[in-house]
Amino acid sequence: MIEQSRIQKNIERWISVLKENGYRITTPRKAVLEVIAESEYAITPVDIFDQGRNKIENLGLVTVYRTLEKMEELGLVLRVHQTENCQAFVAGVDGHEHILICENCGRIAYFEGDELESLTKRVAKETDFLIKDHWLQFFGLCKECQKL
Amino acid sequence: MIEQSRIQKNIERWISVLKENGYRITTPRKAVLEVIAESEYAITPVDIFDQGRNKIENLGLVTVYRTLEKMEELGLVLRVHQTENCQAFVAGVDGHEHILICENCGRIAYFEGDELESLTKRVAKETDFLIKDHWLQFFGLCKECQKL
DNA sequence: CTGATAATGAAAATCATTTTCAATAAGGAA
DNA sequence: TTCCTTATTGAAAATGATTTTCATTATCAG
Repeated sequence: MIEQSRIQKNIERWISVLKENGYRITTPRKAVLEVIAESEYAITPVDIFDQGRNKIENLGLVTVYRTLEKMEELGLVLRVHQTENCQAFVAGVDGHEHILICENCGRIAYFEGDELESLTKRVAKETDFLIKDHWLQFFGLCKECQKL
Repeated sequence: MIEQSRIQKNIERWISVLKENGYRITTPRKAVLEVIAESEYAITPVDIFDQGRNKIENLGLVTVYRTLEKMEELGLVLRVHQTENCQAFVAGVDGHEHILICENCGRIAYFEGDELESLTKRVAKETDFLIKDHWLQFFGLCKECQKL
């Protein structure tokens, strides 16, 4: 369970960032932010839509897509890539660049730091590429799912 | 440019693996294998379809999807994930677990090895996850595209 | 060569995402 | 507060990617 304080903190931060970037804070948009902040699992646009309708009875799926687009652009959410699907999102948490996904239940954990400096140099040298970014994700089983 | 010998080697290997797994080797399927083996860029199902039609005039897109599905399952191709699209594929090359993508032209390079053992242990400990797998992908500019 | 059946391609169905558009509401200015 | 500009909204239609269906064809084991 995510603590209430952390949910609130995320929502408030997201609202400031959206405002700073000239976006208006609307009721449907707030519903989308809440659903994402409250979820400890990676969540798809349709999931957000369904859960958002419990808050705003006539929320549109289009609004979910449009809000996600802006949030992704501002780094407020991260897209979670998996073999079968790449359309789930999680809250982006400051200072945590990478995520860890439970293959069974979809629960997400975050971690920061990596040890890829020397590998990056070696690969750049070997391939003549200029390496600008990397993408690292771990897969496994969360504490709960290990028991099954 | 990929050397002819390497293309042939890949195709032959793929055909054996497909046969070993009980799949039939058909003319349309061979066209798909060829297109993938000949491409040094990540290539989408529709690209494969278009280029395959130069070999087999009435190749079906469905066959491309079905062939890719089997190849992915057998590890003969890898799916390339990028921010905007996750539907491109590259030849899986033995012993090269990871890829490097040119953000400009889509050219692919391979590398092997990583240095993630201690990171994996640290993250497992911190999160209580049992880590079973990881994905690592580098992004950058290939030699050609650095000149632009 | 033959027969069982896997594989084929066209068309239709499905599912995710984007575009269009007229109506509404956010929030800065008065 | 009230007004006004304009970003945002949701429904519906359009688009794009992928999957299913199905009757026909072709592979390959025997």
